[in-house]
Amino acid sequence: MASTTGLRARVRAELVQEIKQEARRQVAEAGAPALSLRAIARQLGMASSAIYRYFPSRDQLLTALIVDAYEAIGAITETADAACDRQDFIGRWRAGCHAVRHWALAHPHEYALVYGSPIPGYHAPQDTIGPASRVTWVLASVVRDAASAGSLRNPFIPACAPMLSATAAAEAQRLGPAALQGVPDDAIIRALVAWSQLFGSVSFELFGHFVGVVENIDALFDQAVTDMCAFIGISTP
Amino acid sequence: MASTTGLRARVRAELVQEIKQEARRQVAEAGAPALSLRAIARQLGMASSAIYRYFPSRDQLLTALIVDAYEAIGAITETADAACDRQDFIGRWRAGCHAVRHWALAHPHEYALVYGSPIPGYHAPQDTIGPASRVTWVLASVVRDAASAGSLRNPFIPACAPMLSATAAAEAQRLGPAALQGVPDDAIIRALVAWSQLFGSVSFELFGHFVGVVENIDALFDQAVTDMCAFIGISTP
DNA sequence: CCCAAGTCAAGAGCACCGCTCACACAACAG
DNA sequence: CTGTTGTGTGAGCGGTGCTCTTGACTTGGG
Repeated sequence: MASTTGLRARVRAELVQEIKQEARRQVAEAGAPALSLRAIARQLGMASSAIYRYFPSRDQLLTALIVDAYEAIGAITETADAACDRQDFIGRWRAGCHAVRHWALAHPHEYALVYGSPIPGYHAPQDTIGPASRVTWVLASVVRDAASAGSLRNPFIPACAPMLSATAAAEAQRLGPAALQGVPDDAIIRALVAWSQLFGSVSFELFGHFVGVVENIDALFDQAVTDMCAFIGISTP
Repeated sequence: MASTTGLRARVRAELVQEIKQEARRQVAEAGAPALSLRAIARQLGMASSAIYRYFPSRDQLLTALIVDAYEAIGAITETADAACDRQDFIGRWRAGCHAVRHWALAHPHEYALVYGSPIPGYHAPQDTIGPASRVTWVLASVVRDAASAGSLRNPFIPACAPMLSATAAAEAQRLGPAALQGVPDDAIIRALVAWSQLFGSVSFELFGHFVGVVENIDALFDQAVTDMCAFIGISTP
């Protein structure tokens, strides 16, 4: 009897997947602004109005794609981290960063969808924040594990102001239980800086801001990752 | 007689300005995707087709706005730097970074136009790279001045690989005559890292990636600027 | 078994978009 | 004054997201 209700539901789920797949293809080919519900319907051999049975609006379709992209880059980063020796904190940090960049280079338009400018007016639906935090979580856990293993050596950079330190502690608390437990406040700050540096350089590369400035982006990125690793204070026993 | 030829030309220049102003208003209000030539024409009380006498396409109008935005943020950063004591390298770096962020927060959509995802398919007209480099130039000159004044202390971070060092030298050469003369190769690399970190954090803030993660963005940004200043090795005599 | 209820695709249509083109008119050059 | 050139107009083409009505179909209870 589950199959009776499931017949309709399954065909529906399949069609939702087909629509998303075609939409992803269009976005990958010409970017998010070029995504057209009518073109999807044309490709799938159905009336344009039929799409609205599955996605109430173009924005909702885009939101679904955004969630998928977050999941994809999150999964890639997680597996890259999982492939490393748990105690090799530098290796884990580097693997995570390179995974992010590799995925971004392979899926530039989907990256832009997620880390580029927000598309319509403003939208930050709640259902995107979960998937969005997967990459952040991987990097945070590297820092946390390094701290708890005593491999977060004292930084060379002067410690941050007490006021900022307090807010850092509050933020670490908010991130969840034991997310950054045992990590010094100033290391949290530096990890946040490294986090934004990572996506800043990837965005610069993808969006063309390195053109005419940096030639060997591969080497620069690798050096940046290494430097930021030292900047945070991550070491490997 | 300048006025005879100027009658047509002047009215044309004025109209170009009016169109750009209205376009900027629309972009500031609802973002680049919402910019509509027909709406501009409606607002200016003219036929939509008349716009094409002044801008051959919507993309060309957007390009003009992009150039203006680059000039604006470049000018702001330059004046912020110029207001500092020439020998206060830390102060100059901090002033430049804060100027960038302040302009971005005041003009979020224009910032997205310039540092967000490229809008249509791909376009990077040559006439944008000049204005685009003004901010970069300010920050680079701070590093250069610090180096030539002996205020670029030896960094705590291990030097970069020789291969990367060579490309850094080549890149410094390409940037122009004496742009980064006397700056050690690894300091150039670190300045590039700090550069991408700056825009990475501003983009994260504007595009909502700090939501639910960082509460006190003001304090974090200030600390990040200070940290990256030390990361490069800039000191003040 | 049959018929009401629910689901779905289709098509027409609305308002908007970027862009083109033929045409009328005004400003200029000679 | 004459011809050329620049400029505004309106119609029109093909496209978009989205809505609504209509008719066909599936589903499930009486």
